[in-house]
Amino acid sequence: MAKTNHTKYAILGLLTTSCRTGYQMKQMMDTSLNHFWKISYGQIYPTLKQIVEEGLATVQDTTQDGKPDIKEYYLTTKGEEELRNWLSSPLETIPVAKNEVLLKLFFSRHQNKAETIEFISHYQKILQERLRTYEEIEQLIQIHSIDKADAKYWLFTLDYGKRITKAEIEWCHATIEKLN
Amino acid sequence: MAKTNHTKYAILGLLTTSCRTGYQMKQMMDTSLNHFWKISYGQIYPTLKQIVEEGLATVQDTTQDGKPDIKEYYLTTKGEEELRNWLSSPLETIPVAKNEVLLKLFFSRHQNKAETIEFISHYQKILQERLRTYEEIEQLIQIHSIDKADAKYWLFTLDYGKRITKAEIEWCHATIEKLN
DNA sequence: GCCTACATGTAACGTGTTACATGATTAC
DNA sequence: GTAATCATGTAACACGTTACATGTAGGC
Repeated sequence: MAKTNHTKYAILGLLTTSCRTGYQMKQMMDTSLNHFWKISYGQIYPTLKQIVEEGLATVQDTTQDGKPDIKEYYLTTKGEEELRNWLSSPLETIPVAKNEVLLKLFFSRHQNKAETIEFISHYQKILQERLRTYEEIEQLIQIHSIDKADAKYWLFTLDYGKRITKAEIEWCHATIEKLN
Repeated sequence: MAKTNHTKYAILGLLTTSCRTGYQMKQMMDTSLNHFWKISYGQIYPTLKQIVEEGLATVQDTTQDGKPDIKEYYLTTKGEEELRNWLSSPLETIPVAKNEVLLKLFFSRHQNKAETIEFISHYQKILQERLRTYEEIEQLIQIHSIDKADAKYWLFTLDYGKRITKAEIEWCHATIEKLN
């Protein structure tokens, strides 16, 4: 089956940005990629080690003044190749995203209507907050990086987040209506 | 952190339907719940065992003629309670759905435009097929179970799938436009 | 002295998939 | 006889999170 290890490619990708250390990668994840990818230190450091072992990157110990020592990672030519290879490979199976909201709703006939409505209503509020967050990030990108062509792809992913979240909010609204 | 084991509740939920055996549950998953939940035998059987141990269900060996023996599971009162309890509990952390499409796109400036467009275009085709599948299922439900109130909640989840898929298709279209 | 941010790392655990093993029965 | 469907189950592995351990440096 040879499933590709996406985490490895996420890190390879981050090495093409200004991210040099595991710590920086975690920060980048938690901001820019947060709405579609997540990663913990428990994965980052072992994966970085593995990437070096495979010759896809090199490490360099660097002392900073005023800050602890860091390990800086740099993509090798082989690493760049590996990344491009992954980028141009077609999507494998579209993984089924597990959706807890729908799982609960599916069995909600065992609950009274008011509770179900409350449940969806609560979810709707979460979605509205999320939408605001996306819009804030979008504005920040547009203000700070007018010149950066890199931001273009970032905006694509944000646009996705916004569109899907809006569709979800509308679904919440329609479903509540149907329940009443 | 006491994270709830969703798989256990999925099975508890299935036991409120006509599903009595692990085999039936797998089939049900692969049809009705397929677009938002998935489960393998490697999870189903051990979880059923655990559910019985916890006193949430009982087992019964049944011989069928013309077919192999089966183990039929029935929810206990405690099991029903546990399910209702879960249904009325609020959503914990909204888990970040890992999105391979967005991950690739995020790093796509290292690829030529034509390839990126091809990639999104391919994804769009998958989505269109998916949408057709949803619509077919929807029609089947409406034809076969006009009387069944149970179908109502199933249709809610399908409506979700349709709306989100449509929004995704539109995003593909818009993104391809922007890339050109 | 203590808190925060920076920085790296591992061990234990939980979850989930895949591949394999086993066997009944029916239809061809 | 052999393929397909029905039916149950486990062991090995892959993946990911959490909690913990360790240490530097700056600001209060």
